[in-house]
Amino acid sequence: MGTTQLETVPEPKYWHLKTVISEALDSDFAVGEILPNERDLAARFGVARATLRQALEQLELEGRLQRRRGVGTTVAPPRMGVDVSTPRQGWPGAGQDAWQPIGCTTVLPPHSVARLLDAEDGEEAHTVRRLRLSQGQPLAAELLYVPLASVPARAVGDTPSGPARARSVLSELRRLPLEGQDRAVELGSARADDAKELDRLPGAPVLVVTTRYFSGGRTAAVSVATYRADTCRLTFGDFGNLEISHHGQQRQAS
Amino acid sequence: MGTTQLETVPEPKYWHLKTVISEALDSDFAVGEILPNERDLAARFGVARATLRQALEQLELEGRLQRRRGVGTTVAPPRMGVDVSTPRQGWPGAGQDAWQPIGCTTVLPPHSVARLLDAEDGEEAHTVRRLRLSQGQPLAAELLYVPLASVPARAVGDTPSGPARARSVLSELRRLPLEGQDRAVELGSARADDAKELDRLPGAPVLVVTTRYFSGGRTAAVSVATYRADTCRLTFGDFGNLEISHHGQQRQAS
DNA sequence: AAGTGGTCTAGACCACTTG
DNA sequence: AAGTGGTCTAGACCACTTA
Repeated sequence: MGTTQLETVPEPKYWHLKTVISEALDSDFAVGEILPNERDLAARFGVARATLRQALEQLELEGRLQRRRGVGTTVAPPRMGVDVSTPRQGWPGAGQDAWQPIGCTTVLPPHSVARLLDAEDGEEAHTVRRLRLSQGQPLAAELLYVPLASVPARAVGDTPSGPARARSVLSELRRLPLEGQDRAVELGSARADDAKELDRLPGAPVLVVTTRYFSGGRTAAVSVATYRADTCRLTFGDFGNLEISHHGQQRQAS
Repeated sequence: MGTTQLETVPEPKYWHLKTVISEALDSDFAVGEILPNERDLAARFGVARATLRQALEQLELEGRLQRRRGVGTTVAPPRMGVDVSTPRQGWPGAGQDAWQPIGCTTVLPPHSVARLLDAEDGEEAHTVRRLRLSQGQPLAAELLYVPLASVPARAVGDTPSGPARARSVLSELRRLPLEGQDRAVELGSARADDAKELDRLPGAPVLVVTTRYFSGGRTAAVSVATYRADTCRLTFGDFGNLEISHHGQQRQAS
């Protein structure tokens, strides 16, 4: 009895390390500054490099650090607020939506996407590849699946599989009446091709935004957009009848 | 010359492992089934346990696996779709919003929150703790900050810091005219207290949903909700003028 | 060529759950 | 007490960037 529960809770070393480094980042480092290398840091804290890395990994996950192989570890700028709301319901590519078409092929969509499309099994779909940039940095990579039932192959002609064909599919899609859409956000890890576009290593944590576009009582298109989780904060500038003036500075990365 | 770039791309072992295991999960395992333990698996694949763990970690990040210390590794059910849209703009706690009040204290909000609240530095705020459950499982933990400027201390009286006080603050908050809100989603790692509520280890990946509530041209409240990233897919059942009938089965976890 | 972070190993011990 | 995943170590080598 009376064995009070003090002194227990042997906090893991990497967790404590994370706290220490995090506080050091706040007080002693400026954005963009480079940290000592991992071997030095590990020695300085008297831990194995693997343990030190565990702490750095979490800090990178939280967007506090940026690590680049062959270069070093730097203090990351605050995450960018990226607007993913859909002000006036619009098809992808309508108005100026910050996405840059890269290419377009016609393939059998993966199972997970086919489930979302109201498509017969084995129906092919236009697959538009787009990239979202901000200040030259890639924020997100998107695959937009448009079943042939929504935009017949003949409508886009035989334009080769480049940006031109992508734009052609998008503009055909816009001819349909858009009846609604819904959206989901979840955590994922970057596939090899997305990682390449996003300038990250495969497996990097990403926020996957899946959007379904409805037209004619069907799912006319599905977009799977992969945002860099380290640099992006997805914002939904929802409603709000009046423009609010807040001095809360939503800092954008420079 | 002629050194064609075949045979290159030495895919990391853990990445290949992940693919192999992922395919095995699809074909040979049912949801809830337990996998062999890590030492056996590592031996079976002829890799060190650390390498095997790297693959399992990614699969857990993607919501494919669930690992529990002392128990084992099981095949996770598909992620739950959790609605985080705000159909008719409403204050937290209005109608039935699936959140269960736990307690309420009055503290100085952390810096990151104070920046969002249009509050003088050093102004205290009611801090309401709420939990969101689904089928008995915790999905999310929330901290709702309500500055004293929005709900004066005298309005809630001296109810002790339990659920009753939480409900009192919420109902006072609902008396204010809600003029708008905005919302952001980003990746984070669970703080110790959130981890406990969510039945996860500290540092577990979470989706952090930050909501600002505007009233009287000010930010009247800020909510920071921490969703389990492994089990949750956040859905925004945005607009959509008609109810769509899709046979795409949005499987819910049982 | 030198220096960085990324991968990998083969151990050890710890914290936790269950019988 | 036995078995699980979680933490930690002290090395080694690899892939990449920069000079």
